[in-house]
Amino acid sequence: MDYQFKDIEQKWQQFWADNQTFKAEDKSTKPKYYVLDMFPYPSGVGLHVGHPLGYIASDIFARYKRLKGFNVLHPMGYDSFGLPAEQYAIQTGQHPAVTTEANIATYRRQLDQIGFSFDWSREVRTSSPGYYKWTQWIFMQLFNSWYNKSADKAESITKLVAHFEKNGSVGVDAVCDEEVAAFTAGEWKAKTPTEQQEELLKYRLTYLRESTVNWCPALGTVLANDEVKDGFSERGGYPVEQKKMMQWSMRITAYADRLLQGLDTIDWPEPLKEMQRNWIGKSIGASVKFPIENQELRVRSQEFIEVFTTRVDTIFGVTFFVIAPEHELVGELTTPEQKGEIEAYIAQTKKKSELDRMADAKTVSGAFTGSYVLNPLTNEKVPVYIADYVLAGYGTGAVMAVPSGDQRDYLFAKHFGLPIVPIMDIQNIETEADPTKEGRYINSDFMNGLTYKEGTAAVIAKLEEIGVGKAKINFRMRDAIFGRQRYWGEPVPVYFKEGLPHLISESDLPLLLPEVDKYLPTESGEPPLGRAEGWSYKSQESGVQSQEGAGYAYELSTMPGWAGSSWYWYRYMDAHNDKEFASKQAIEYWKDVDLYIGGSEHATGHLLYSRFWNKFLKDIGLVIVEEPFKKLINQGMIQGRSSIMYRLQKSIFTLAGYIPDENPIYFSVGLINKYLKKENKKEFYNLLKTIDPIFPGIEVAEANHVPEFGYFNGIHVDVNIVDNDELDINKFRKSRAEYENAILILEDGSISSPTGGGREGAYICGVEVEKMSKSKFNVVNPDDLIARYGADTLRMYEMFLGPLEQSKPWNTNGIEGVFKFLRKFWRLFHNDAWEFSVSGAEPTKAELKSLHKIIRKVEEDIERFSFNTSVSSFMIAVNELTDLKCNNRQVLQDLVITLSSYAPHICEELWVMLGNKAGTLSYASYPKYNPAYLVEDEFAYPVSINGKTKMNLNIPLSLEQKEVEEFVLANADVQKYLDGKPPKKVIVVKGRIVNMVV
RNA sequence: GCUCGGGUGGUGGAACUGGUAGACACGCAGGACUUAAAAUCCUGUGCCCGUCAAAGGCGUGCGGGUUCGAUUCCCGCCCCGAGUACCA
Repeated sequence: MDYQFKDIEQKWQQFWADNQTFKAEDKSTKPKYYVLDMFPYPSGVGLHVGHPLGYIASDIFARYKRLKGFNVLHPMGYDSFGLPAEQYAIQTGQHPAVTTEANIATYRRQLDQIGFSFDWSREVRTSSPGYYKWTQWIFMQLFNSWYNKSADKAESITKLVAHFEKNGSVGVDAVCDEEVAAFTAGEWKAKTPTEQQEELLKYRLTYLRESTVNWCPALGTVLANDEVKDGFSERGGYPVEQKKMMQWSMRITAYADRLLQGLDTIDWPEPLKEMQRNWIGKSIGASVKFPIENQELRVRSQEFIEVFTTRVDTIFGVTFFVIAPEHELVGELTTPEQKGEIEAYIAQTKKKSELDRMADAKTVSGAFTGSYVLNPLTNEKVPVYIADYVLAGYGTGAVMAVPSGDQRDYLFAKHFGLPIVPIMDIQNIETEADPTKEGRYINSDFMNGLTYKEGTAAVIAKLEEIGVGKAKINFRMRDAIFGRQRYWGEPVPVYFKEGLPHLISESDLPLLLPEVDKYLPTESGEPPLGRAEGWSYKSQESGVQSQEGAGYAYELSTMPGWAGSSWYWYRYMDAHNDKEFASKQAIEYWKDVDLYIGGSEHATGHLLYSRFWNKFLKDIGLVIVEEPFKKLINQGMIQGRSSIMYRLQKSIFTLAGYIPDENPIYFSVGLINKYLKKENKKEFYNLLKTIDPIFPGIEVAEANHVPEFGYFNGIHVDVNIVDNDELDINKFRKSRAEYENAILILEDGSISSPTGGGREGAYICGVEVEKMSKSKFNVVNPDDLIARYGADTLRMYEMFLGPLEQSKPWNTNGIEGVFKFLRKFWRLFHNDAWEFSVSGAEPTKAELKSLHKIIRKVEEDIERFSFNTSVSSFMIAVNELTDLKCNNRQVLQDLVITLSSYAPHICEELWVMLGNKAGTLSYASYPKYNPAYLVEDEFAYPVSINGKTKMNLNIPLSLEQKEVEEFVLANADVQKYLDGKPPKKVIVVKGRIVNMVV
């Protein structure tokens, strides 16, 4: 029988499901290997052809590792809480759980069709109570922990309380809020429980605090920094504003340094690591206190303004001081004379949006407050300005300005006529600032003559000595906002008593998402959970008293999208455990993810939060590893490849007073380029005239106009009716009413008219690469391709497209080649009458050579994630074996195993036809490569003269360098090139090349 | 601006540590089979100059360098993509 991919693929997908072929063992003598794909969000539109790219690669890898004798964990599940389902719910009133369920069903059907070897028995969904119970539980662990800097790890809050009871706040080195109080043990004990809780909240790793947040009014929720791009929400693109709100946050900043250092220990793509480094944004520098000059002000507010600087060595070059317009001291520092100016400036900056402010980066603006601070080392008066180039959110919101070394300060100084003092002997500051660290200091008092290294050390020592500064490390990363004012997320397991948050009892987990009448905020502006009736905390547990029987109010925010995905890889290890988030044994066996494949868009979101939670879980002894994802690969983005048709503008006919709305005219792409040239102008108008008879009324103005681009409108046409850029004209006419009577000017200049008259050529579409989306008619659906060519072809073609990491436009041209390959492969096992036929003879030398070449190649390729080159090599192997007329059972059986991770269905079928037991292929042994079969006794040496190859000579490989040289020189053709003269030099690389210099 | 990728035929791409550039596939051209088309099979296919051919020249973004030999290493520049951006 010919290759019947449909029957074969259905049959084996069913078999794998029925027999749970890919169920991973929790106990095994085999070494473990954990292959994970990034958690998909099941969106309503289903998969397009770009989505499975990474899944196919990881599946090939997983299948390969099974053949190599590993116990492979390769799970899949759904990150099923999220905004889109909720937006849809708001529009339609359908419960997000219902639409999510339907979307998951679509996803599952599409995934199953591709033949992945997932262990579906471990499927998880973040929105199922059995899962989010543990997300809530981890939240509780975070709430009950604080970060002890001396131990450099998270510890239980009870340990902190014990310390307070014994020693007060002395000796506590914690990552905590800025305004923590200092107290003695006695003072601590004297506090009321509420006061104590209030204080402890400042230490907890997840905490409630009034903070400035990204508020997105259109979505009705706050967003984390990584969910905001250029002042707009990443999902939906709605404007985002800054707002002060009481919010749950995660103290990720406690882990900033460990998150940074950990990057050096993991095998991730460099750009991804770089993105995380930038996001964390560690700066090493110093903080310096500048005393406020006005004595009176010092009494009323504080005595100093503190700055953070990475160039404390330039402190003698400070000629002015700038604070952010939002800085808390602006009001106090502004003198009556300057009040008008300052207020005008603040009003002006407030009007500017975040975006304007960024776009405006080059224009210098600011205003003088009228006040001064004192340089702590010179006691010189330094004027204080406000300017929006200083950000309130970074450092202390104040900078010491050194115009000689910093370009922004330089421009500011020029603009306001402030002095610019050089502090390095080799500094050149004529036209711009010079931030050099070379040379020796000048104008710098005790630092004069020192180098950068010496100077920095000296100035920090001096500042510390007089108590106005110290070395300091600053991070750009902020604590992550953890609450969302939305419905479709995990409820926060917290209730409020006397205005303070308390955890619900662990035995009351999961705290179920309540039903609401609408998925919108309440009339009073509370999140949607505020609509849930009778939703309050009344615990049977002894510790929690209910309040006059009514119960305590729950937290109404839900958790953000990244909560559920920050630990999910552990759940796969033990997906059905209802006692723990995963058992100790499971975690000890599976440890970490060996290979993680996914997109780079998660660089500063999921991948950072996951590392953070993992480190925390390790600190409290629940997991073993410091880093959860040992090796990570980014698959490239698959872009859309749009097909464009070129419609002739109506205007060319309006010139002649006629508008042919009924019969739009489209030009093939080659003609556009042709007719844009002046010399083809006549031909263009003549061509239009030949269309003329169809519309008796038309008169084409043979104007003086040379055709230009504006004459043609580019129109997107559905790529599914275009094959190799050629339009399927019949399908095109049927696709839409407006196309039915279109006139197509074909590539060769002939015309396809609606009446079907006189066509010869083809209509060729133009091409544009852009995002794959419905509106561009360039979405290619894997279902269609599978129906036409089968999953094995799709899998191999997606890999054949190019290196996994590279982004590229999807192009279905060429999929035929892969399909033909599989058919050719199938034919190796069959005779001319398509009957299964293999021979039991001893394999020939040539057959073994082909086989062992591919065995080695595929092994090497998979280990370095070069899947595209394997596909080519398979083609070469099958071509060779076809030429050898090979139908040798032994050879073909090994080939089946080798190919089975790429094209599993066809291989399973052939495996059984070869007489093996169904279902055993997945756990067969990858054939062992034997180099002996590849040994050659001759090699066709390329013989080159001055590096240019002239000919090839077959020379036995047994010959040594000297002998090869003699062999070559003895050759008559070689002598012809040498013109009888001896070469200056002969280079012989054994088994590679012969090169002669003349 | 900074950081990280990447520039190879008509197209996707290959070339392991410096050693025959363009494997494999698509497309295209020609041929076979067919009444015809599709499918299939065979042959050719980097560019230029040659009547076919032989022979030659040029070729991995551009300009240099190292080397017997460079897509690969070094220096300078150009272009494309991604990320990031007043971060003190």
